[in-house]
Amino acid sequence: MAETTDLCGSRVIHEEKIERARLSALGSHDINCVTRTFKAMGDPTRLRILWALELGEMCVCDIAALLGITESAVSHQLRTLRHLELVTNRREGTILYYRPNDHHVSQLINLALEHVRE
Amino acid sequence: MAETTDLCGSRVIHEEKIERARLSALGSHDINCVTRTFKAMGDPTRLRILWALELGEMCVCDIAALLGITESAVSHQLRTLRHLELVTNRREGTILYYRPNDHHVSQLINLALEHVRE
DNA sequence: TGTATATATGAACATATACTCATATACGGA
DNA sequence: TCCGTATATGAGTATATGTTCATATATACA
Repeated sequence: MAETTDLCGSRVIHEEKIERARLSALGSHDINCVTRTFKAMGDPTRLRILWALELGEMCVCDIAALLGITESAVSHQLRTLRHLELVTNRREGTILYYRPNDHHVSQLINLALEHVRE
Repeated sequence: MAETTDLCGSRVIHEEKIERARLSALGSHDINCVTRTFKAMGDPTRLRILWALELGEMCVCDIAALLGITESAVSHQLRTLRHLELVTNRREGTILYYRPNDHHVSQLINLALEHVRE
């Protein structure tokens, strides 16, 4: 037990654990996509936006008023959320109404809330 | 409809939507905790570590060998995950075995995977 | 007590990112 | 077509963060 082997310059103690983990590891595409999703939700402004939109669609200037930040800042963050397909929008005249893109968003936030409140 | 009011220097179009969102908004403590959790999971290295640990506990040098990065980098990331109670550990001699702290971690990752794969 | 192993930590550096400001675009109405 | 409103975008800046390198701590063993 705890026999040390050298592999590719790194110390290796439990080769079978490493092999097992290597076999089930996520591909770089999955890693990148999931990482970007979590990173997007890991910012206070974007999290507040996502949480607010769960109650119903809102336009950019209302979100800005709610959060007390500029409409430009909101628009930048909405672009990030749009590109990750976390939100989508609907145009009515000059006004764009944003809403969550799917049910995963609220599920993710509620799970994280469970975690931090336990 | 779309009547513009000025409140605290911000344009406001739908006052009732803003009020509704304000009432259900998360407190700053929740926002900070959830934000830190998502941010922690929003890094490729930490995400790979969390995913690997779901298969069973691993020590620092095995994780380093698996990911092909230094043990120091792994240790720094494990500290972050430990402080957020996303992982916990167990000592056996000089070796520390890390494992996920609760079931939320895998649930969060699997939900995010569902989102990005749809 | 001294040495080796396994991990933790602090400082420094390079990169990423959230916001601001200025400007551009899209749509509606006169 | 011209103007006003609502939103988008690009560049710049200040801050945050992930890694590396050097060093410190903790445990086992002789």
